[in-house]
Amino acid sequence: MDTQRRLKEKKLTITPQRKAILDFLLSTKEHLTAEAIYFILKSRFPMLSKATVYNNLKTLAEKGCLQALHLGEGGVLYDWNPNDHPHLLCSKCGRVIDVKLSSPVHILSDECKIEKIELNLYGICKDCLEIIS
Amino acid sequence: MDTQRRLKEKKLTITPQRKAILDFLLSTKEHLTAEAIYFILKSRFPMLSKATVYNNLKTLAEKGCLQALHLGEGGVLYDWNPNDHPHLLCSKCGRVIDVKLSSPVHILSDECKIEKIELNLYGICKDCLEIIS
DNA sequence: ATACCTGCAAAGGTTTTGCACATAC
DNA sequence: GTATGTGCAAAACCTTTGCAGGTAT
Repeated sequence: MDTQRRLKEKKLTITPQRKAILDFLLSTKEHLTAEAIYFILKSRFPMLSKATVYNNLKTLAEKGCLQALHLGEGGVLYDWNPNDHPHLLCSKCGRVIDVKLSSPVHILSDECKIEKIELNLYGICKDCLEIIS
Repeated sequence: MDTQRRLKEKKLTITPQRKAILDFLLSTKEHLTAEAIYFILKSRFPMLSKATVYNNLKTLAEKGCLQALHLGEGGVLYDWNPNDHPHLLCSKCGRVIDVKLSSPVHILSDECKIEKIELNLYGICKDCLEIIS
């Protein structure tokens, strides 16, 4: 029942659609477009509307229940994890995955006030590197 | 004549439209959408087509003559500088500007091969901070 | 009771495409 | 001379909005 808590904490009303969206993202942990999320959930909840998916993902991201990612040309992706962390877009398999960096990064600037950091890497993921070698 | 060299180096044919787009971006150094670039250039070259601007910006970014930025909801922005460098999207004025970090960042991962690094910051820019205080 | 959410379809905005003509090399 | 680029309009795509009815608290 983690999803219920997430929603309550942010003072969002709990609806079956919202729960379904959050539950699904929490369970897959993949980074997906609104379209993909809609397509998959539609098969489980045939009544589900595309607009509801789009609107909820936007709301959930704005309230910090999840995170919107902007990397590459593929449109917005949604990530169950609302906290800043690096992502890699693999040019071989096209997936967006979480990456662990060898050492923590400290980003500071005296020119501006930083509220959020998006670190997008482009390259080749572990799995694809192993296939090549 | 720097634009000519940029195009030749990447083996792109030189057309007046391409030169105009590159010249303009080099001169303003701002980060603009295809739409904004089209709007401004249209006043100088009334024959210019919107599709030509979109197609050329895409080609030029792919070949590394300039850089496409993906941050925030505002669609793709183009940057005359094709090299990786941090950007800030200011939540007050809405501009995307270059930022200088207090110390250089070293990003390394043994999980993947990194080819390009996009560092997008969200917060408040210098100018807006001064206005507030 | 009321504020908020849903589904649907339509609208809105952005980017790409097809094609005939023109241009660069 | 050939491959590539251009302008135009249409198409494709993605996301938001308006509205009438329904649901959560």
